Amino acid sequence: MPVKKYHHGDLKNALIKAGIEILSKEGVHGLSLRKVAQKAGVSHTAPYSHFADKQSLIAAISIEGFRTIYELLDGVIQRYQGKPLRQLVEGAWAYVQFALSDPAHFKVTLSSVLEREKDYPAFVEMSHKGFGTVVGIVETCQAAGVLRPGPADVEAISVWSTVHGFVSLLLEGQIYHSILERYTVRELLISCLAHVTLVELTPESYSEMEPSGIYIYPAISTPA
Amino acid sequence: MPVKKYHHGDLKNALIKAGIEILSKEGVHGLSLRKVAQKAGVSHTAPYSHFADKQSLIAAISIEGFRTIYELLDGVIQRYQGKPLRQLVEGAWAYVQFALSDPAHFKVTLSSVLEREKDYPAFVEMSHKGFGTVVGIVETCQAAGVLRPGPADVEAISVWSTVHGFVSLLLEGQIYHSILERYTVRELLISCLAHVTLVELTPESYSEMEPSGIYIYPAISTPA
DNA sequence: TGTACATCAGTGAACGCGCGTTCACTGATGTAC
DNA sequence: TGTACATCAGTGAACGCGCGTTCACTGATGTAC
Repeated sequence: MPVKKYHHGDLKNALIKAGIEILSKEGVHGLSLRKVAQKAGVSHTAPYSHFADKQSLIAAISIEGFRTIYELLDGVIQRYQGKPLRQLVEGAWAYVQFALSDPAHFKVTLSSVLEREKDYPAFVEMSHKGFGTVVGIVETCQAAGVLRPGPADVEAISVWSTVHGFVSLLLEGQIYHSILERYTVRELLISCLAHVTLVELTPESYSEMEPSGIYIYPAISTPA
Repeated sequence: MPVKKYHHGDLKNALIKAGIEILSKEGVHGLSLRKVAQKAGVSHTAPYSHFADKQSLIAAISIEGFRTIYELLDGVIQRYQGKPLRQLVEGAWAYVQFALSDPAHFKVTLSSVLEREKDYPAFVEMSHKGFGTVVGIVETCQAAGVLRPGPADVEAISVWSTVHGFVSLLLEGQIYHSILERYTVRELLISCLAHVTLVELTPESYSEMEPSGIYIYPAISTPA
């Protein structure tokens, strides 16, 4: 067992990690600097050596959220080189899985709990990086005739809106139980995506493709 | 000027109204029972004569949010009888306007600030009523060949996801400034909807149709 | 019409709580000589 | 190699705050007779 040392060594990252864990266990409401410090095994004022205030910690947590999204999407692009439609579908699926596996972290990242985003350039940079991968997938799909032509950033907004809206409604419990009994989350997602694409994409035909199972997040149960 | 009376007369509704006003001025974070009571001109324990606890007040506020959405959509349906595409576009536009004109009320209504929704049957009923109007518009559009055939509730999820996701991203400030400089919010919404419909629907062609200006909410400025 | 009384909406003091943040401090670390 | 010192990560007491909720109460209202 490691000796308890006065200097932690990597407290900053430990605090971010503790914050993400608290989010996943207690939700957005349960996140406080004091709990984060306690979880990291440190006095409740120690975070002030690494973060100016609570907002700064939230910014760091949000950056990690966008980094996760970026890495998931980038992984999908790498894995499905030359398969534009697959990139689109699996990218969307990865986004949905992140949101469902860690709803509070997802919400903090995307729901402007962070108040003055402009004050955190690293946050802006990472969020742009994430959106950049979406635009990249969209451009690949447009070149392949999978998505309609037009400004790629506008098209990306449409695609992202659909996926983001779907998973948001799911998280907020707004999708009928009677619908969730009849279809899987993946089928419903693909049904949404089917509107966006120019090529045929039905839940039935698509679900016959190889299952991917590549994601770093565990399977989740849909909200009751 | 009315005499200050011991019995308020309609305190319950006054509290709901006060809560909505506080949301619009101070956001979700600023909503507390004590502030609501103060705004209604009543002692801070008076709300307990009408609501069991804070969650009950939030439930009532959320019900009002869904009622607003329902009434907006129902108004659109009445106003555009026999014009399915118009119902779809203006219904979506009304939803977007509600969200942008009163973001905090919109968020409370749709973002599960309410914790055990099942405990509030009136909430469930009103949210179902709202979704019912979406399904109604979708069925009308399907019958007219404006939306693809299939289970109307599933199709409604797709449409709602697109509109909800778009306005959510807009509210969270996730849509690039550079995009908002080039297009109006309405044009971007229509660009999203264009994916959903089977008929041609471009921002250019659509903006030539008569402007509606029928909504109860004032024009909003898009977030910076 | 007048009176007694039940009802219950609204009051005000009090409770305990967790929070973000400050401040003067202490103790470990690394570097200059 | 040994010592003095600067640096700064982490401590612990203390602050003021607003919050949700309780409790015994008070005062207006309406109804039964």
